[in-house]
Amino acid sequence: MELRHLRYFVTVADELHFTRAAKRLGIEQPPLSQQIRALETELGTPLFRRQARAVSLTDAGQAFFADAQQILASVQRAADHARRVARGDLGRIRVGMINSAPFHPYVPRVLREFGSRYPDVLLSLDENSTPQLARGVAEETVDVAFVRPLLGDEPGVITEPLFDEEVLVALPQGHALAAKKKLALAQLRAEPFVLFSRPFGSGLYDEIISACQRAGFSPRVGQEASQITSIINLVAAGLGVSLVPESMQQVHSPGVVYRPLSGDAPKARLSLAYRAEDNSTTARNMIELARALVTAMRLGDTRTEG
Amino acid sequence: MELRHLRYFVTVADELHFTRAAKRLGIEQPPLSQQIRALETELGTPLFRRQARAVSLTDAGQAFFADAQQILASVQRAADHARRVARGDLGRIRVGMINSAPFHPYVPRVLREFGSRYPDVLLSLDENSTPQLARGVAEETVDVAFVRPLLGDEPGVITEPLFDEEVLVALPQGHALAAKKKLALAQLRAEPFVLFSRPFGSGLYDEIISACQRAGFSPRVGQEASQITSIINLVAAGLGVSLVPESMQQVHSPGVVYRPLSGDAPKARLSLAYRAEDNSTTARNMIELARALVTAMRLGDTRTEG
DNA sequence: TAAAAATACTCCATAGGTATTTTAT
DNA sequence: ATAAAATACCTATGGAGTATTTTTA
Repeated sequence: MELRHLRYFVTVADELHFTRAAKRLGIEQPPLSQQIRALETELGTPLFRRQARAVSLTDAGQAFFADAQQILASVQRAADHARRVARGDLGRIRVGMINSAPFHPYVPRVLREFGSRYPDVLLSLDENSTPQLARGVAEETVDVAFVRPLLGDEPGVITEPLFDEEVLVALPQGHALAAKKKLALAQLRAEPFVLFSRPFGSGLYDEIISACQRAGFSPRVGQEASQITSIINLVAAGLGVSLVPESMQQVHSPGVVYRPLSGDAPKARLSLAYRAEDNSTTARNMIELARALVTAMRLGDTRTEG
Repeated sequence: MELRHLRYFVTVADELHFTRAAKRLGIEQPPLSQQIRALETELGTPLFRRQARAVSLTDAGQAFFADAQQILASVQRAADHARRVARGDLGRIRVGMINSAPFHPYVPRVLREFGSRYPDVLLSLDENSTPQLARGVAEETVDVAFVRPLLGDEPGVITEPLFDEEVLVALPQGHALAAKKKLALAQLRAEPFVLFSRPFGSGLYDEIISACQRAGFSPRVGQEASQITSIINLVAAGLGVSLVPESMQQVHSPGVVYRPLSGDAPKARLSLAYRAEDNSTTARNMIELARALVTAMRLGDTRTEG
C-alpha cells in the first residue's frame, strides 16, 4: 500500500464518482479504477459498491475512509512538524549556565528574547560549573552554555567571549578596608580569601591567583565554595574577602559591601560555549541571538525586541 | 511523499546505517540513498547527518522518525480494521423488533448468541411497529428486523418466516369464558375486542379480522393500542378480550388469563425482514444465525452456542 | 440509450539494480 | 587502507494514458 492509494481512495469516497474523482486528482478514470482495485485486492475486501449509476461505500470502505483521512492528515502534520523543527520554530534547547550568569543582566535578557521569538521551543536550563557545562556541551547533553573561562579546552567545543566584566572586591560589612572607595589588589595581601573550590572555579580561580601574584603576593585561601552565591554568603559571614564579577552587585546581601579595584585588576570573562559542529537550528538561533544582543547591549540598547 | 519513503526512512533511522537498512529492506544501497534524499528534498531539510562512518538523525529527523512510526502503525491498523469490518468481526448492526418479539424465547437467544460470537459488533435495538420497521429496513436505518406479517410489501425488503405461533385468547380474569379450558373463535362473537390500532398492527390485525369472519362474525373493536403490552394491560383492566401470540403467556399480568383456541385459529407469524441486496457482512451473519437457530430450536435444542 | 465503470493495450516515468567514485577515518 | 555513502548510468516494473467494451438503470 502507498499513500497514493489512500489519496485516490479518499477522493473517490468523497466524490462517490470515479470519473469526477479522477478529474480532481488530475489523472484519467481507468488508472484510478485500477489503483482502487489494487487497494481492494490488498485489503481483501471491496471498499466500494459499484452500480451503473451509483458508487457507494461498503461498511469496510466506510471504516477505511475514516482511517485513511486521519492518516493523510497525519502525514501532512508530520511533514510540517519536521519543517518547523528544521527551521528552529519548534523543538527543544538545553541551555547551561554558571551560577553567576543569571545576575548579569545580559543572560536573562537573551533567554527572555529567545522565548518570545521561539515560543514553541522548549527551553530547559542547567545551572552548573564551567567544566561540567563544557563537558555537557561536548557530550550533547547541553546545547549552549554561558560559562566562565575554562582551563584546557574540551574537544569540539567552541568558547566565544561575550563580555569582560570588572571584578569587585567583596568585603564583610564593617571590615576595615570597606572604608575605602577603591582598593588596590595589594591591600588584600593579609586577608583570607573565599574562593571557588578548585574543580569548580577553574578559569576564574586561576585568573584571581595570578592577578594576586602580579600584585606581589599569594592569596591565602581561607574558605572554598562551589557556587558564587555561597561565596557571597561566606563573605557576609565574615569568613574572608573575595573577588567577584561586578554583576554580583545585584546580590544585595546585608553583610557584604563591594569595592572596585584600581590598577591591574583581573577580568571576569563571560563566554558562550557550543559545539563546533552538528548544532541544531535551535542552537544556532540561540548563538546568533546571543551575539546580536552582545552588540546591542554594548551600544547601550536596552529595548526588548520581539 | 509515499509510504515507501516512510518505510525506508524508518528503517534507516532504526539502523543508522544505509547499507544494512537497504539489506533489511531487500533493496540495494544506492536506491535507498536516493529515496531518502528525495524525501529530504520534499521536506526541505536533511533528516540524517552523514559522516563517513556514522549516520545520525538531525533534530528534524528525530521529530519525523516518531511521526513516521506512528503513521506506519496507523496504516497497519486501518488495513486490519477494514478487514475485520469486512469479515463482520467488527462494526455495528441495527436490529429492529416488534414489541412482542422479546417475549418469544427465540429472539433474545438470537441476540445473545450474536453478541457472544461477535463481541466487537455494536448491536443497537429499535423497538417499533412492523410497518415502521419495514420502512426502516428499506431506508437502511435498520439492518434486520423481527416483524409480524406486513400488508403490501416494502420494495427491496425480503420477509422470511421464522415461526408460526399459535394465537391465544386473552381474557380478563373472572370473565365468564375463562371458565373453559379451550375456546372456539365463535364464542367471542359478543365480546368487545382490544386490537392494534390500524396503522400499527397491519398483518396480524387483518389475520384476526378475517379469522373472525371465517368463524361467522365481525369482531366489535372496543379499544385500540399500538403495543402488545398495552393490549394486555387493557384486557387486564376488563375493557375487552384479545387474540395474542402464545409467547405472550410469559407476561403474567394478574388480571389476564390465556386460553387456547380450537378449530380454524389464526397464526401469529414471526418473520425476519432484511434488504434483498447490499447487506453488510454483519447483517448477513445475523440472518445466517437467525436461520440456524430456527432449525436448532425446532429440533428442541436449547443449548447456547458460542 | 446513455452514463459510468471495466477492460485491453501502450508508453514512459521512475524505482531499483550495477558499477564506480568520493569521502573521511 | 577501508568502510560507507554518493554519483552515474542502465533496466524494467508498474502507473498513467488512449481506445474500447461492458453494464445497468
